[in-house]
Amino acid sequence: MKITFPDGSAREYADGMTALEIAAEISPRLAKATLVCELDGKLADAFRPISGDHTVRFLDWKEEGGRWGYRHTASHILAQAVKRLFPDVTLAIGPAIDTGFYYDFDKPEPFSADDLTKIEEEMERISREDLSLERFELPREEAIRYMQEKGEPYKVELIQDLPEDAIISFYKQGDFVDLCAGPHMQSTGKVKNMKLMSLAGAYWRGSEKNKMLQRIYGTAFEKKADLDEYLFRMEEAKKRDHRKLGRELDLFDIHDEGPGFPFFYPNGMVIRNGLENFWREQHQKRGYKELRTPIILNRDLWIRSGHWDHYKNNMYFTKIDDMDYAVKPMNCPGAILSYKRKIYSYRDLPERLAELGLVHRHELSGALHGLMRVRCFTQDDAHIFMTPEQIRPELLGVIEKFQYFYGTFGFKYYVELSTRPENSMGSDEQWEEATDALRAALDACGLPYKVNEGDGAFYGPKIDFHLEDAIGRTWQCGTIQLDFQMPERFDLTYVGADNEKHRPVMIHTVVFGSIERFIGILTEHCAGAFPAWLAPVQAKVLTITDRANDRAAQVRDMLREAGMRAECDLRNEKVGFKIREAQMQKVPYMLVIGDKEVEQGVLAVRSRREGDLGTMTPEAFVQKLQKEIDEKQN
RNA sequence: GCUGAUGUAGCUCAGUCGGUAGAGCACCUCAUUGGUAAUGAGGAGGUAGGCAGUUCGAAUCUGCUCAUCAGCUCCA
Repeated sequence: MKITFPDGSAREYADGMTALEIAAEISPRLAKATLVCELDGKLADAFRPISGDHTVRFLDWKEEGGRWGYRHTASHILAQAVKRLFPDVTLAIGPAIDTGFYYDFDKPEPFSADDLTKIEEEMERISREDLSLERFELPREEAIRYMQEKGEPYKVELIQDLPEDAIISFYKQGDFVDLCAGPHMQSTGKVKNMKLMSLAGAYWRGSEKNKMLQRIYGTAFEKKADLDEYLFRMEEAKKRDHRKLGRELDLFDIHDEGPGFPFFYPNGMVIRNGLENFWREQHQKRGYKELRTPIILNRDLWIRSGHWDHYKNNMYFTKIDDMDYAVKPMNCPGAILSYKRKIYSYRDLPERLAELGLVHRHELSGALHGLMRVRCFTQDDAHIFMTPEQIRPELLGVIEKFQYFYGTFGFKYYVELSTRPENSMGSDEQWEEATDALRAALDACGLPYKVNEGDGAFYGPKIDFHLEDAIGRTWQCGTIQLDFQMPERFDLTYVGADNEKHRPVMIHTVVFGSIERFIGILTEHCAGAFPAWLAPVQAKVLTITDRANDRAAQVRDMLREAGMRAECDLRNEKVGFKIREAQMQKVPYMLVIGDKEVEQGVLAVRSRREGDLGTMTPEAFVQKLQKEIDEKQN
C-alpha cells in the first residue's frame, strides 16, 4: 500500500501495517511520541492495521488531536475504574475537554471525596495492567441489544439517536467496553499522570429537564512535569481570584445581605471611575453622545419592547400607584424613547447614543460568581441608530473601538458569532440579513471567530467578545448586536432625502460588557497590580523617622496638586514594614523620605516592580509618573 | 434553579469521644525613631450563618433555612 506523508513524500508499506509500525520504521522516537494518527485527514487509532493507499499524519502531544486521544483514553480508564468499584453505576458520556476529561455517571448514592481517591488508585492500577484496547463495530440493532444486556440505558439512547448510516463502534479494554467513536491509545499502560480534579452535577445531555448525573472531572498529561506544572498553575491562579483580591485590596465585596449586588469601596471606585473616564473620553472621540435614562419604567414599555414576553424570568417588578413597573434589565428601551423625542433627518444619522446604565437581572442563585455574574451591573451601553447603508461602516467602527479597548489592557479575546435563538422576534429574512452583515464585518476585519448557533439576543444576532479569567474560564464581555426588531416595534423613523419616512437600523453594543465583570477580569489579569493610571494609590510616601513627617505631607500635597493619588504612611513603624505593606497593596511607587532626603530635597523612589530606583527630585518623579499615566502603561 | 461541598473574631485558620471557644495577621495602648518585604510588650474583640429540635449539656448530633464555593443550566 502507498502511504503519503504530510510533507508530500510517499512510500510503499506492507498492507495491514499500523500507523505505529510505520512510525517505528521511520524512527523509534516518532513511534514513541505518536499518540493517535490522522488517516486521510480524519482522526484514527494509530494501533489499527491500515490497508490501501492513504495519507497519514502522526499526532503527538503537541497536537490537539493527540492530547484528545490520550485524555479520552484516560476517561475510559476512569469509567472502568468506577465500574470495578461500583458495579451498579451506569455510564453516560465521557469526552476529553481542553483541560482534561470528564465522565458522567448515574449512581444512586453520590460519590464522596474518598471515593475519588479510591477511583484514582484504581485508575493507576488499570494503567499498570497495561490492557490493550480493541475496537469493534456492531450493526445498529445488535449494538442496542448489546448495551441493553449490559444494562446501560444511556448508551442505548445514544445509539438510537445516531444517524441511520452511522458506524457504531466500541472500544474494549480488559472486561470494560464502551460505545465510542475513538480514536484511542493502544493500551491503558500508555496513559499515565492522571489526576481527578473535582466532582459536580451535570444534566444528562445538558438539559435541565433531564436527570442530573454525577460528573467526575480529571486531567492527564503525557509528562509528569506537565501535570505538576498544571496543578501548580491552578494553585497560583487561585491567588489571583478577583473575589480574594477584591477583599485584600479593599476594592469591592458582596455581602450575604445582598447576594449578587456588589459593594464598591473607595479603592474600587477609583478603578471604576478610571474606567468610566477612559470610556467617556474614547466615546467622545468617536462621536458618541451620552444619555442617562431611568431605572424603573412602566409595563407598557416592556411589553412593547418584547422584554415582557421574552425576558420576564430575569426581570424585577414593582408597583407604583397600583400600576405595574419593571426595573430595567437592559438600556435599549431608554435609548429608543430618547431617539423618539424628536424627528430625525437622514443627515443626523448615525446617531450614537451611549449610556452607563445600571441594569438589574434576576440570575439564578447558583449562577452568581463574584463580580463576573451579578444581579445588578452597569453596562457601558451604546445604541447606534442608522440608515441601512451605514450598517457596514458602523460595525467596522465598533470593532475598531473594541480592538483599541482590549489592546489598551492587553487582553486576549475570543470572538463568537451568535445566531438566532428559539424564543425570538422577527422574520427569517431579517435575521439572515443581520447575521450576514455581522459575518461580513468580521471577515472584513480578518477576525477569527466561532459560530455559536442559537445564542443570539431575542431581537437580533450578535458578535460576542470573550475574555479570560485567571484560571482560563472565559466570560462574555463585549457584544455587538444588530437589530431590525426594536425600530419596528417602536415605529422608529427618520426622514430621508426623498422626504419620506424610513426605518432606521439599530446596533446595541457594550465594550466593557459590564463594568463589574470587566473589573473582575482586569483584577485577575493584572493580579491586583493595576497599571498606574488605574491604581487606587499611585504613590505612597514612606517616612523613616517622624523627623520627615512634615516633608512627607508636603510631597504628598504636591503630588495631589499635580492630580495624582498619593498617600503618606507616617506610622511609627520601620521602613521595611511600610514597604512590605505598600508592596502587598500593589502601590506602583513608594517614595522613601529620611533625614538625607529631607536635607537634599529629593525622594528615594522604589517601584513595586523594579525595586529601588535611587533618588530623584519630586519634580522629576511627577514627570515620570505622569508619563506612565498618560501612556496607560501596563 | 439543580448536584455536591462548605459556613468558628475584620481576614486566614485550629479545636481529640457532645462538657460550655483558640492562634496568627489586622485593630487599640505603651516602649522604641529604625534606611527598602514583618521591632517588642500589653490590650480589646466571637455565643460559633440563622431558626427549631435531640440532650443534664451542642460550635460539635438532627431537620429546615440563608449564604458561599465547584460544576451543570442560563448569561454581560
